[in-house]
Amino acid sequence: MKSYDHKRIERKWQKEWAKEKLYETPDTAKGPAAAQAKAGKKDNFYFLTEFPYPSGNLHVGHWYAFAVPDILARKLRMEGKNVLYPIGFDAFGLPAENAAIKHKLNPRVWTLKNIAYMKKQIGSMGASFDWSREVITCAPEYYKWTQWLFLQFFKKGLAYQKETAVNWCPKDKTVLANEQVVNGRCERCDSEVEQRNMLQWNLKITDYADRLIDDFEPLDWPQQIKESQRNWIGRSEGAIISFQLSGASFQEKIEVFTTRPDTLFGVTYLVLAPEHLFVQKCCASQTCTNTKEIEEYVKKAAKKTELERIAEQKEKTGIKLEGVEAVNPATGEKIPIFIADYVLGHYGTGAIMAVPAHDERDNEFATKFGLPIRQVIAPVLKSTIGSDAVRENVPQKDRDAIMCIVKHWKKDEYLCIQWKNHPEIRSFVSGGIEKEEDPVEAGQREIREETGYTHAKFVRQIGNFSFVHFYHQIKETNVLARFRYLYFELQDGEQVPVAKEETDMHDVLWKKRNEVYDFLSLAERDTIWRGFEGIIKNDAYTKSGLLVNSDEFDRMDSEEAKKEIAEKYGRPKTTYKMRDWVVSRQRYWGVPIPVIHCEKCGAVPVPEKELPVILPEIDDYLPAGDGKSPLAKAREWVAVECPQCGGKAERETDTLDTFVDSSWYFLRYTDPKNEKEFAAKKKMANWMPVDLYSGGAEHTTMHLLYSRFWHKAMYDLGLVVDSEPYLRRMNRSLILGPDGQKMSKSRGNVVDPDAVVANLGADTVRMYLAFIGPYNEVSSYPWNPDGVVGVRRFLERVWRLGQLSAFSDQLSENTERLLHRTIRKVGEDIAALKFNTAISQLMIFLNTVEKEKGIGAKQWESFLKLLAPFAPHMAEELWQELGHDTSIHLERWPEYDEKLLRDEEVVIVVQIDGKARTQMVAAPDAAEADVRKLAEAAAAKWLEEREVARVIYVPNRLINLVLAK
RNA sequence: GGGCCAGUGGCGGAACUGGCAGACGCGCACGACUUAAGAUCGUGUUCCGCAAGGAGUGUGGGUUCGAUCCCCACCUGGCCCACCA
Repeated sequence: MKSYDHKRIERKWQKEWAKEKLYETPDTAKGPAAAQAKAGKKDNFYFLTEFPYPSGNLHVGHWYAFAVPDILARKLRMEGKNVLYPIGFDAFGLPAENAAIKHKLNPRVWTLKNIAYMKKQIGSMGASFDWSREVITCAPEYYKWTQWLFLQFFKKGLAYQKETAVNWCPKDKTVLANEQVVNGRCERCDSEVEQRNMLQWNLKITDYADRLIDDFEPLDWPQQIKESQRNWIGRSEGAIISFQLSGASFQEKIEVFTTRPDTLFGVTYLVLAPEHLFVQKCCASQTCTNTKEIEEYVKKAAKKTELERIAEQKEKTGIKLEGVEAVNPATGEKIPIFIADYVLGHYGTGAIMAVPAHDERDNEFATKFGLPIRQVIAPVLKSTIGSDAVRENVPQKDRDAIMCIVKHWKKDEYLCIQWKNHPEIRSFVSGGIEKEEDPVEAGQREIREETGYTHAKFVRQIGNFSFVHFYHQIKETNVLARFRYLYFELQDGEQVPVAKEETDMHDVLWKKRNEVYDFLSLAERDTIWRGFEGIIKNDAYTKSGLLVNSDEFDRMDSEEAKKEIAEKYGRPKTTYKMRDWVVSRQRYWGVPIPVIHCEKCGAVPVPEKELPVILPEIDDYLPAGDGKSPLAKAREWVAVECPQCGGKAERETDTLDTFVDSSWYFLRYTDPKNEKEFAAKKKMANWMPVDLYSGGAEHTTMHLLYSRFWHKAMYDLGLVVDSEPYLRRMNRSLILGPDGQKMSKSRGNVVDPDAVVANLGADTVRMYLAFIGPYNEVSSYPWNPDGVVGVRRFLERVWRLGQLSAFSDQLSENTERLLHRTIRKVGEDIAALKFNTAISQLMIFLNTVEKEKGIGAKQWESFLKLLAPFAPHMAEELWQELGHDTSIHLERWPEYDEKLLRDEEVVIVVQIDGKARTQMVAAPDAAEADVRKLAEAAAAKWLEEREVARVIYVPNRLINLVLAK
């Protein structure tokens, strides 16, 4: 008996497959399977996985990313699809440059060496990649087209230069990518990172914000990614409102963006971002009397490092612009203007109207600077008490009302009211305000009428307005009462007699302070009593409600008021959190931006025939420290003639963000060798859009968003025919170290796949990773060294079974049924990306075969075909040992027989009152009456002659006998 | 602070999306083979109980004949974003 020598087998077949060009994917036209089949061709399926960065060494994550989806690719092929499963390298980027600086290496040499090594490693997976379509982004044949595409965008106005804030490391004298800034510090030298404004190339992704949100709907993407992208784009509907100035020597309006125009009457000041143009104007014209302090604040804010901003987040700072005021357009009031760095210059208009009563940040600022806080939105509290709950089809009345907390003249006790016919209504003295009546007088009147006490001294108002919506028992109407909460202290116990109709209606009780809360009906507890006790701070109320203190808009719903006030005092406006995509990198190892700067003509595109602009060789990759890319040091390369006027000009020295390279690589796979175009339309049509895109969750709001934008821009330019590049996306999980932590060198928990493969074989590693948990889920699984051994054991048992000299001819009926069930389950589970349960089914099958001590030759072949996508080398070897001279991977996926899926008899669970008590055997799809009879017999022990009141029968599964009470 | 997701044995996970909770694998225990260890094979393995039986899917409540699954409240953990007006 031959032992399972994975090394020999895997090496042998990897060589053989490469020689046979087994995985080269021919171009055939994409079309419905039926039409393709007629033409004798296979239907196309584009299965894309994110291409790797050539870091130089394969980790377990790469295996997880490439070897596991390979299972699906192989199965789709066996089902008759023509599957494009390509790979390449995302070869530009920082690590190459860092290695170059650190070890004095050439980044190209470093990168190409890594690629060569990684190709070998990837080869050891036995993945069915079509290497003839390999794409490497740092190859001039590729980046020529990256440059060409960039120029198309430039000509369309989609790429433009703009002063943009960048991260600057003062010690390394270089611009840092966001990923290089860790907690506000430089990743390399740990100095605090500064914000600097520099001229940067941007792409107008914001023009596509709406389409990026709206076109998502029909796509089969995880809801979660859609949600994240929507969130990232951050569309918010609001209004622009203009504020006139008062006291300025120049005519100017300040425009603010707000999502809450309904709170306009509550605006008590304005806040500008420190970098707002108006601030500069004010200072320049000496309009403000405190110019010096303002300039100081602006300077300080600009110099603030990311670190300080994070640290200071809680404490608001700001300064008033003295000598100038704005006018609230709704109230006509003059209001002060502040600058503060809690307002961002780049969002909205860089200025806000502050509504401290209804915005937490404004509230905090106003509290600190002693600014007025005016309530304009009041919550509506619905009474939930039975007799008091709002009723339908009842007229409604609006009222103004007061509720009074009344303290005893000597003791710490409070006047409470309990209704006689509805004892669940337990409250304070309350009542309506008569026309023209003063609220305090109304309170004193109600106290006198309800309790007889005459000397109640008004102390203060508690909290804010709130509306209470309830059903009025006596008037038989719903009442929407606007409540004010007043606090009185009795001066003495003097009382007048109380009218009989009052004493008939409710009891008057004195309650000790600590009894009040428990006594009160629900609404009162929170609105007044907790406010009175100071438990609730006067926080901003940020939800919707009805307007108060807002003139003609009083009592209007805040949602409706948003529209009406925006219309009357401003104009609607939509803003986005997302900003344009800064693609400039002051880096060597990237695609040179193909632009020439001419003094006369400005930024001029490099003529098409001169593409690619080849990245020049230089000696020293350290940046010069002037904020320019190291490319600036290649003087001869920089100096060129202007393509337009022939005058003196200079090349752009920034390179492109690597996310640009990866925004279109999947198009190149369809036509990787084309020298005339980035890809021929006909070739793209064979494959695009991508049927399934597999990758990591970390790209949700980066690569996936960028490439969707890029594709849409190409679509608008007529370069591609689909407006979305990927039909379906799956995010894979994450593999952790054996300790359950993220694998990292510093933790020392890194699993080296090469070592495991050498020891246990590629088939084992592939299969273990597939078995570890569901693939298509945002989850993470620790690599368990014992678990891998378990899969190896399984494969060895398969191997041993394969070494049987003869397969039995006598088919076991049981095995045959199980085989067909296995065919179905494995097929369905692979399609659903549940490789783990597919493998468990293969194991169940093997367990049974071993117990039955035998398997038919045909059954064995079917089993090998099912195993082939998971363990391609072993399946191929065992297949060949059966005497086949063509690859198992060219075989058709087995089909199952519906008839054999049905059992001859089924086990039915018998429940009594929903509890499983016993089980019984019945014919499939047996009639309820028959099953019931059997069940009653089987469960006689539990029935104890009690009546069966109800029967719930789930065919082939369960019968539940519900007994009479 | 905001958004999204998850919580099931000692561990990874399974359960046709309302129908026997714990498939499959790991680990563990016992047994066989072995001078021994390992490998392999067999049996068992949610908890309490000798058993009959009972409890049990983060906690508390609800809907239902029946809830890991649906609804409400809470607790815990993870990921992303974060002064976005």
